[in-house]
Amino acid sequence: MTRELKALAGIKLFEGLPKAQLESLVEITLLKQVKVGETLFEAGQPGTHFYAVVSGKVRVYRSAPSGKEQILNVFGAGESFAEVPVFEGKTYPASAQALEDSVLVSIARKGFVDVLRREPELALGVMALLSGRLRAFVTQIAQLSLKEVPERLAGYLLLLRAAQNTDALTLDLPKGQIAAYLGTIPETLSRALKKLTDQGLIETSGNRVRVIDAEALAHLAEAGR
Amino acid sequence: MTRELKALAGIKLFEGLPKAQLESLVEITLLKQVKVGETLFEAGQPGTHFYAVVSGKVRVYRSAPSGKEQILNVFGAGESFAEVPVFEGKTYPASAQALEDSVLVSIARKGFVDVLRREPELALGVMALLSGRLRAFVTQIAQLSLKEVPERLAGYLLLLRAAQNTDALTLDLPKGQIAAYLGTIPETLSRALKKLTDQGLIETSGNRVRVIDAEALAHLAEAGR
DNA sequence: CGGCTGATTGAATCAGATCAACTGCTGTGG
DNA sequence: CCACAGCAGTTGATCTGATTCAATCAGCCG
Repeated sequence: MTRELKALAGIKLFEGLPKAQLESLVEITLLKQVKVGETLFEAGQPGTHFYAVVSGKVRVYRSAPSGKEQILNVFGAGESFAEVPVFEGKTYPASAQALEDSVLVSIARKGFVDVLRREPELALGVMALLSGRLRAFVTQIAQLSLKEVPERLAGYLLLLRAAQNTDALTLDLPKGQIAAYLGTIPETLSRALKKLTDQGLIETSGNRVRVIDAEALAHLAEAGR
Repeated sequence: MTRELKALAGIKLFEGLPKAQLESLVEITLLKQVKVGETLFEAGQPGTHFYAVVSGKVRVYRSAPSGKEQILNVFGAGESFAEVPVFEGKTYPASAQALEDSVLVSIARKGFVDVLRREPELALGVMALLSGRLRAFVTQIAQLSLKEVPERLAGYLLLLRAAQNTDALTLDLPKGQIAAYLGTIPETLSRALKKLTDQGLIETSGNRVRVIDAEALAHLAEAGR
């Protein structure tokens, strides 16, 4: 089994794909190693490939000329991203950068569409993936325009809690990156954490956060005021 | 030709679909009349159908308990929406309401997936549609978190200008709705319009806006500060 | 032991939301 | 036909959450 094949087999999107199809994907696949901080592509560049993470972590973001950045997604092992230009043949709508040393596969737009035509189940998987991402964006848009920072933070912590299935959370990103994801800056995030701590909803130390009052957090996260 | 078939034939997504498939869609299609202000579905409800606009106009939005609303999309004749739950079998991520008296078709989730399995080209069309919507959301998220209201407004006006292909724009929505789309409130939109007017970039009267300095508008819209 | 990066804290400023009053338009009913 | 209710939009005054700027601190690596 080639390294490429093994890498493709680990991608969630390709679960259950017949081996023959996986092998035809190998032909249009490239393994790629990147170091922390390395940029994969930038918003506006023509999008010829999409990517999947074999190991490591990648963030997808948009930046303003001022330097401020808004994180749209963070992808870890098994997840794919930058599918959008595959179906439109246009540019990447956002930029991508490695948050850790990572191994990625890049898959060429053109060949992938052919596989999709032959594999309706894969196509349905792609549609489900895109739909899930739309759902997440809807939530993110609503949070950005309807809620204040402590409320967004509460929502984020609850998400983490669900993912890690414990009240003793480990922040999966540096705080500056979490701030960028929440649409704010590190100073404001710091103050929001303090505020939640003062209210007795959480306790923090370093990149550890303990959820004390999940009930109240949920109430905050729901509240539009 | 039944009324349903005629309605389906007018939907962009179904362009080029073989007549046989269109007819199989008719079986799972319902024509629906709604009046201004009528709600089609609300965020959180189980999503069993998706919709397309035959005539009229529909807005998709999220609301905060405070009453403030963020518009995500406005759909007109030929456009379909609420596809997300089709592929996830979950709830609607947002609410939908008629902005005008409208005629819609609703198509059942289940049967539609079967047609997708048989029609790879339709499936590719759906993927392209979802991708386009993701791209738009990425832009919207970036605007909300990275730009101030006059900058977002400039971007919106340029979009209108491109769509209407003239400098003498007609606002397609009441100003209050435009405010909700831009993630703000009518008072702030009013002041933003005044600001652009004072700077000599536009002239306004009622729901008419004349673009005076498109160059400067574009520069503003790009600027993150 | 420096020196860097990430994080925190404080003070000043600002954009936008809120609250309230007012205008103008439209459509309805006396 | 006019009066008035009602809604959309505007304008002004105030308030507040967030950003900005600046200084300090903690941890980590060389």
